[in-house]
Amino acid sequence: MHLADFPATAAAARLLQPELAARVVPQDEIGPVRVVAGADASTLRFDPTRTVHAAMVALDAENLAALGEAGATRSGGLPYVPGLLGFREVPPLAEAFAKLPRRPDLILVDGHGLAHPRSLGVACLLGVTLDVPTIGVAKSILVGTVQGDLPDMAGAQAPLVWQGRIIGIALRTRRGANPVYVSIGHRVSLPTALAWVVALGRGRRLPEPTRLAHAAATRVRLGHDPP
DNA sequence: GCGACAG
DNA sequence: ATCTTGTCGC
Repeated sequence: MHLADFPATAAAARLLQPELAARVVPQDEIGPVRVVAGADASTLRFDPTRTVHAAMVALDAENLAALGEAGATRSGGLPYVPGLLGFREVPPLAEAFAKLPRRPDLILVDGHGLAHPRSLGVACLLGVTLDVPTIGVAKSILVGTVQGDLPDMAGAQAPLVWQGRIIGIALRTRRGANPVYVSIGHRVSLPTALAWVVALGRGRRLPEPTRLAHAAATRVRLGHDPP
């Protein structure tokens, strides 16, 4: 799947999902992780031009030291449609990825991976497109329900189930805060994905890579089209 | 037909 | 996703 072949309409995107979902590798095919990145996008509330500002930040996986960041802006893509987020955000994200000074060994994406109705969340699509290991970290549920209880204490976790399958893990990263939902993106198993999200936490709700990427994406937007 | 619906 | 001040709580 090359960027130039990305669908221009929601209908075309839907048709492509099964074939792209089949390319997702839901197991550990990942080497040593020295550089980890966070990926996110920022958009305007109402925007007929459908402009998406994306950002990726690279960090040292050991000490979380900043290694660099990059941003990209694209207009005229798809509007936001639940289930098709990847087709909207991956083009600018891939562009930002290409500008990074360091190549990430793993990317944490803001949004779901396999916890998606057709197993192709934005984390999966980005991973398959770049052929880089990815993990999905979402702030709310797209499909499925949390099975069992999720105690109000940091570290608590419970499976996210859909159609009788465990598609992700609800993880309370911080006491008193809503959980985040972790799922496989590409070339990473669920246990490994969960371990990384826990390891990259900083006592705040979102893991550091994703948190920084969110701030970076906002800066890209404000810098591109100053209010 | 009605409700749900990542960002 | 974004618009926004104060306010409650550790």
